[in-house]
Amino acid sequence: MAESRTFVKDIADIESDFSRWYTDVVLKTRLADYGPVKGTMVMRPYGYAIWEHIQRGLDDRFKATGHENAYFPMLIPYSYLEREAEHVEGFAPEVALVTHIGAEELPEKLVVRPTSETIICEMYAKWVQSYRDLPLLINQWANVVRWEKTTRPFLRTSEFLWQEGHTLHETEAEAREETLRMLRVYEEFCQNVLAMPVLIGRKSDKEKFAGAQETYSIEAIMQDGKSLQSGTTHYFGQNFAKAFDIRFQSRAGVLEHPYQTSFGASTRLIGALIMTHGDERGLRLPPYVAPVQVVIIPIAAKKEGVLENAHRLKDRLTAAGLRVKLDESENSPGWKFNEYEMKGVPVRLELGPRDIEKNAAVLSRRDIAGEKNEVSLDGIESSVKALLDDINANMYQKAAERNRAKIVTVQNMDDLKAAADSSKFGLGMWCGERACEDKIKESLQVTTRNMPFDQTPVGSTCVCCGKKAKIKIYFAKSY
RNA sequence: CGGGGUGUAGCGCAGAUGGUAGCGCGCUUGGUUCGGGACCAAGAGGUCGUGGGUUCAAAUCCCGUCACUCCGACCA
Repeated sequence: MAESRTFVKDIADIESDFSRWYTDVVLKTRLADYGPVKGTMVMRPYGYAIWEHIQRGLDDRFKATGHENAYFPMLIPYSYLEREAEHVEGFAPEVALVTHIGAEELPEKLVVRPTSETIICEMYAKWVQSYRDLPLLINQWANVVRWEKTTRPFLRTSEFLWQEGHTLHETEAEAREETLRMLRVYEEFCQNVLAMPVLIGRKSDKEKFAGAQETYSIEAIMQDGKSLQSGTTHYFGQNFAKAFDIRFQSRAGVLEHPYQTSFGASTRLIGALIMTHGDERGLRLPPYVAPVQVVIIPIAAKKEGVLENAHRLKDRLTAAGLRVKLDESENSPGWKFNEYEMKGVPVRLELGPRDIEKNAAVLSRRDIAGEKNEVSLDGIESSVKALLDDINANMYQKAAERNRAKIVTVQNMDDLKAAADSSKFGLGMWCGERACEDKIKESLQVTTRNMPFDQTPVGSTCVCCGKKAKIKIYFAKSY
């Protein structure tokens, strides 16, 4: 391998320079590298493998809730974008346009999709005639392009991978139910698979998706106290259905516009789990999406029987359904320990002559630093599996504790400023006026994140204007 | 898009006042090692981001440009 090795000591200190730490971790653990065009990113095998596990986990859940996958073209006629006023206004500044084929100018410029509502609506208009065609529950896995001013690997790139679900429903109630159902799917997935607690709730009008009536989000709390919107679901009502003339004949025999939703989550989830779980030694990957769940390090590999036993161990664990790597390279054991800790592998097994004699291995878990325990090779498949579950639970627990400590109740601007200055989320009351949101953003660089479903008040007046307020909402800086 | 910073070997960096590129790590080969980043020996590797300009001479000075990065603005 021609590429250089990297060392934990090459990664910036997570406490004093979180931004640099993040970039270092992404590049040096080989999750991704920069592409040649501004804002683009190459997902390297280690990073892409995480994405594949995320895809599988989400896709299973989409199928289980009745959705089917399809694929729509990446190029969209510009006129489609213009049909929904808010939508074009929201996306026009950041869309990439195709204007020429070779030297020849196209009669109508094409949009490289920033999202697919428009083209999907256009097709849905052809496909839907009757209430019997509903609900229509389609998801696609795709790339989208949005020319953002500031980019960072996984968090915001010019092109990124995501899934977008687009559904049509007979009734408003059904569509609203779908919007919340998929939000809960995201929440459950983040908690159980990524070991990542999230705040779920509804977005303010200012923060909602261009063209949506309501937007909901899951917000993950990063270790630097910023919020990362990690998945959204939208209730569109009939906005797009009217704009694209999607109609169906109802049970009563009249033509109606269906109610629509969409939901999306992207490779940003990888950024979220890096910044949720990582530590001063590098990555800490949640076990269910870790490309390598168990790494086996042979000790004194040239001694009689060590490698043979290591292979046998690997085969046993692999046969039990675990993702296992046996590192037979010439590097010293100490080097390997550091390497796989940096790469976030959840479980390490050391196997040397002393262990083999005892029919055991030395086990170390990434989520608890410095701990080593002996584990018997008898039934090691089930003990490692149980351990992975425990690691996932522990990682979630730790993250949840940290999150709790990062949320403070705020009553007024002084409180909110104190929260912002100490990199915390403020949970407080808001009058609902855009003016207050704008003022808070301008003075503190803090935005509203979302309104939790539990609206038990934490005060009675708006943190900004002091007028009577009924909406409870999270305020935070965000990525 | 505004303001600051950076760009020299795979990585991290050094190369005052211009004189034709170096260090550490890594990499290759051979050998000894192996329970927390091993050691010895011999090697390979760079048109100094890029395009122009000034000069006898440019990594170094000037102009443009591209990328990365930080802080804002923008942004599911």
